[in-house]
Amino acid sequence: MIVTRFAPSPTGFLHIGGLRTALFNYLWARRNGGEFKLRIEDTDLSRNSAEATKAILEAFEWVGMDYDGDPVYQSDRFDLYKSYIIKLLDEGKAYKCYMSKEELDKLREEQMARKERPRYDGRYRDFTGTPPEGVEPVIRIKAPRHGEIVFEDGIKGTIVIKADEVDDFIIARSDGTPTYNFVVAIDDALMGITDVIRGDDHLYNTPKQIVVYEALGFKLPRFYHVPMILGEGGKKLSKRDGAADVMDYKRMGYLPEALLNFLVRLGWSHGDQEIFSKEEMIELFDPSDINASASQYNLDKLLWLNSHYIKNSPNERLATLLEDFGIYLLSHDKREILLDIFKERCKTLAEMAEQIKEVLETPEAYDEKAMKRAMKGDAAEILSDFAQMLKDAKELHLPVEYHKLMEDFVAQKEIGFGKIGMPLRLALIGRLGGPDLGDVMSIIGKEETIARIEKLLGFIADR
RNA sequence: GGCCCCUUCAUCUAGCGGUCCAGGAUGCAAGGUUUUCAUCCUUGUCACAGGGGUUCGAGUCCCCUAGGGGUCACCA
Repeated sequence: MIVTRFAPSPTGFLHIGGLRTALFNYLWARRNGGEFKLRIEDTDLSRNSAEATKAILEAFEWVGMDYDGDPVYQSDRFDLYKSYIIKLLDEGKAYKCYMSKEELDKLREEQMARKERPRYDGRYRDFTGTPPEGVEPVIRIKAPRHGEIVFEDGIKGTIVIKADEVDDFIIARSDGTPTYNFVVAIDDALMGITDVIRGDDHLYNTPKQIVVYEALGFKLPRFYHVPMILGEGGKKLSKRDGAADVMDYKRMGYLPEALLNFLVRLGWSHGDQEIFSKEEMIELFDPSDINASASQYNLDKLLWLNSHYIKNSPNERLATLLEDFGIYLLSHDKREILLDIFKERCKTLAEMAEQIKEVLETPEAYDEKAMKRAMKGDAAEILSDFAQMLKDAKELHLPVEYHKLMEDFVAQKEIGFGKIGMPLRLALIGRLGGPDLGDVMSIIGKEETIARIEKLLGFIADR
């Protein structure tokens, strides 16, 4: 049985890189019919917030990643950690260190001045004398002093770290609270985690955690350290590169399946395949196929995937999602034609909402450049004649009927299509570009079409 | 700075010693479709970081250099 986990610390929103590691863990567990667990790493009482935890869970819900069981909160388990600290103390595998923070800082400074690697000098490791007055000790674990710590990483291969690179690190602060590397090892072991897939910024934590595993006699899991996601400039991912917060993607009009598809292909691939449904991801994902090198965030590709998923979404779903963007089409009589048109042309829901609004609402202003291009010569006159022709026409309903009318109009006037197309476009949506005019007129109807033409004509006359 | 990791088109990647004068996708460019824009279709553009080895043969293995990243807390 494969058991994986995602273990964020609740200090802010869920980061896009975090979502990718969570996804990898999720897929690997699901592929093997195993379990995917969530653990909230909130041992640093001063830095966590309940809102952050909420935000993380909300993001999980949005992308549709389900986890098994309730989230485990480390802050609920301090007694458990304490019992392990006592055990290690009793067995002589950990010890009290009475060095104050100030002394430690001083030692570090001196070492750096000598161009040495700053490290704890082990002065209390075998201390038997009387402890100094008034100092609350921290607890340190005895790390091996000689030899190497070796482990297999499923992505990077064999990792060898010399024992003297690993300090007797602190497992409990002077206030008694346990520290990260200690509790991670305990929780992973106790929660039965078999495969740890995490960011490679944790690579150096692994030997420390191995020290804990060994001191406590726990069995080691498999480790996979996945390279980070870099920003578009090849530097660390920042706000400039789109967004870091997963929920921002919802706000910007991305579909969760597009985001997941984008993320799964960052560092992982399956031959030439680009599009993966969640089922396919689950069927094909294997952490040992993850690349060893870092990859860059690429907005264009995300956009392309998003447009793909929008095109392939049923209209009803799009109508529902569009409500967050102020467009209410669920019971609109032109819903199907509107969505059929715009799902083909838009890359995000936000863009879709904006363009649908252009059709549904009478333009408030006209694009200046478009005005110059479209309204030169006798354009106003032509537009006016076209309005007249609309008025004289009998009932019009379908896009093709409107289209026929335009054809008759240009034939009768002996002008090119552009002569009426451009001004009409300007009148209807306030700019050049946009969908088929027959479609637009059919959606808004004859009366509104005439009204919009007259509005533009009036606007020109006033200038 | 020490230690560790990484290095194929602009970007995501395929490639697991010969089938690679390096394939796909995005982007970009041109053409086609369209009354316009977008979509869509077609074509094109662009890479094995550099230098040494090993081998009959190297993008693929080894070493060095360079560049990038990570890490060195009573943070997680």
